[in-house]
Amino acid sequence: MSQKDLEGFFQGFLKKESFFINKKALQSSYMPETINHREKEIKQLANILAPSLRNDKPSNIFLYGKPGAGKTLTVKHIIKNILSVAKQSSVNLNFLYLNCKLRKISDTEYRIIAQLGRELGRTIPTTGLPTEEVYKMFSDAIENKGGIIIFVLDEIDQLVKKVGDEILYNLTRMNEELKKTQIGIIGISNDLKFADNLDPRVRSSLSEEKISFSPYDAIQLQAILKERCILAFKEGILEEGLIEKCSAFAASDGGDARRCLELMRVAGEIAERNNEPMLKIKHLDEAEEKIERDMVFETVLAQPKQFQAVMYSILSISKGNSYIFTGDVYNIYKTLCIKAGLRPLTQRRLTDIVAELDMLGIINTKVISKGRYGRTKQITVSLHEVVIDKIKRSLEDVLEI
DNA sequence: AGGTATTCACATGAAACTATTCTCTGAGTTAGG
DNA sequence: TAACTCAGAGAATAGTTTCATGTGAATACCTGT
Repeated sequence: MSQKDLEGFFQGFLKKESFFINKKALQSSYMPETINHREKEIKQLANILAPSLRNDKPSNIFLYGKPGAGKTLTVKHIIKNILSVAKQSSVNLNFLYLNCKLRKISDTEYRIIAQLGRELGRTIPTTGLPTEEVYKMFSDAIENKGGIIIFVLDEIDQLVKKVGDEILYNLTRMNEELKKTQIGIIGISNDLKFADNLDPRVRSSLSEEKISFSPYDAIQLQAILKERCILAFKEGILEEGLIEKCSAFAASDGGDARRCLELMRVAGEIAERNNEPMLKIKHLDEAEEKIERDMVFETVLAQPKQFQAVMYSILSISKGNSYIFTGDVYNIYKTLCIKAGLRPLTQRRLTDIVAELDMLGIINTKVISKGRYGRTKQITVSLHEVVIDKIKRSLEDVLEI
């Protein structure tokens, strides 16, 4: 492209009318003014939290429901409102929101406590101190703050999975030692069965109150989507039936509103880039594929080399036949390591890596028994042939083979 | 034929080990009075 | 003498290895008919 062409391109881009008025309305961080279809939950939550305005410690709350059911949004909405009231009547009420899914922060008990402490305005070194010391600093910080502090632990199941429930026990017990401050906990979890395998003491004190969020049904999704689309898109751009299709699709996939909105946004971006006059249903299909592809690409390339080597091994034998077993993968992997100059890991470690790849949603695994011929993990890769090839090629680059 | 025992090829768990990162401490060093 | 520096001690984590134990069902092996 010559310089003139490029300039022309940008000129054209500027002149071209965008599909979007406000793309933010379709992003998951968007906070609408009012939240629909969650009235019951909002009311419940508000009822439980209200006493905190009179300086009484509210019950600990446990929220659970599938992803994209509006849990986080609802909580944030309520926090916003209750805080503004608290401010007006100068009540000392504080919320601390922590998303436990973000690595780096939540891999260990130490880090979480340190992070919470930092949010309270303490400087706590990332390592070097005994955990007990950090606890001390933390409770000190709390005591200094006074009033009521409520910790919102989003994706709390991830936290427990990684560091165990001891930290929750300590948090719930902390009130006994605090004089000026009371703390409450709001736990948010995607995993419905999560509470079952908690320490009974923690379970009972954490879930003094429970609120469950049922997934949105197709009609609710449709309403939400429509509402956001009006904000996000220009008028008359959406093809007839598009919103219905999108929401029906998301509803059949677990009622995840976040994904539903993302699908719409990406479809819009695709259509816009292709200079299409309208946003059509076929763009939804493209968007779905793109979202998946991007997700896989991103996660795979963000993994350490050993993971990538394992991934490459799996991909290279996944062609055509659908069943791959751990033993096969390990053999391929070993020769691959020699070629790529990596130190081969043990098979034990490989099974863990495979399990982690499964967790990331890049591959699917299932433990099966082949009777006399042993027990193994059946690995399937449910990706498009084209996508597999692309990933393989970029992995070859990264691994230098 | 029907029932039981074996056996395979890993899965799954626990513990221990290694390398690395980070802060803190205190001895040694330096500069100024 | 106070301030500064810097190596080494401690604490903690990530990523593994080692050792030990578990497991589902296709087969091999009996048993009695």
